[in-house]
Amino acid sequence: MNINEAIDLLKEKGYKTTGKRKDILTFFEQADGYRTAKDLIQHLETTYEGISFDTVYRNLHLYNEVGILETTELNGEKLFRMNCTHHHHHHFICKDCGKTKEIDVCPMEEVVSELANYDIEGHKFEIYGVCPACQTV
Amino acid sequence: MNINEAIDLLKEKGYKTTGKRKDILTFFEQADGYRTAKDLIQHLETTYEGISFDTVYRNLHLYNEVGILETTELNGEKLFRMNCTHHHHHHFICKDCGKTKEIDVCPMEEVVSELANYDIEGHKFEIYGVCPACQTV
DNA sequence: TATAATACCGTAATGATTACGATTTGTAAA
DNA sequence: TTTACAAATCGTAATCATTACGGTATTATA
Repeated sequence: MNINEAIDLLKEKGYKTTGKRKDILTFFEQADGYRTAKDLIQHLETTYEGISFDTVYRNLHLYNEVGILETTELNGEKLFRMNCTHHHHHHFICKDCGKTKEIDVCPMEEVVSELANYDIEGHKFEIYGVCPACQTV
Repeated sequence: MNINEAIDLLKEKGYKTTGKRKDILTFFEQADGYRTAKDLIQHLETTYEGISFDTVYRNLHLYNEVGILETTELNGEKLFRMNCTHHHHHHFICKDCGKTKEIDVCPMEEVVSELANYDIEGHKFEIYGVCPACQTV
């Protein structure tokens, strides 16, 4: 998902385009990995001093709902990143910079046989650690 | 991990045995799945009216640290369950009752080759849904 | 450009968790 | 079995992320 696709999607669904909304998209496009609401607020503060929590969280939830952002949870905080729309995959997440690496292994196929009669609604497969760029040798 | 193993482990490490500590162990043994701090507090309140948050959270963290409990995070809350010590595996987690089913598939072996030069510190593979017992037909 | 729906602000409320000084209790040595 | 002291607990306040709300401003469109 890129910025233009995201803006089109919002328009299509009848949401309005605002400067803040565009800036949030830019932030996540440049982030190239998971970021917290706090990270986003800090970024927006430089342009929009005193931006409201309401605005930030409302838009994060909206973006997640319409599929612009995907989300996970770590250390009691929600993390957001641009949605990878091309195909199903999982992520290695760097705990230092938040950047992610795509993992194309998905174990669900092997798993379903162990879960007959279970109603499966979702799954999460994530790998945590430090990416090469963040390793101080 | 059962209650006696847990108590021995605590003694071994120099921690004191108290009624509350034993009750917490009993609670998790009977729970047979993930529970929140809130669940535990509600249970303890019936015996120890006005039990302190400090006591509850301190012991949850202690138990997690020494390996009596394992933990995960869902919907902004931490969940705790008795640690499965026998071998490495993952869980299906029922979102209604919190009970878990062991999943013996672990995708990590296939993954490491995709992550040369990455420092891998941990991983999480969980499946969410509704267990057969909780499905109202 | 007028209108209405949507977005945003400023701030208060919530919910889970953490923290702290004072008090109580378990343990082991005397 | 008493004593002494470290550890555990209490009662409560503080913190942190997130959610909520009444009033105001802005965007889209007719």
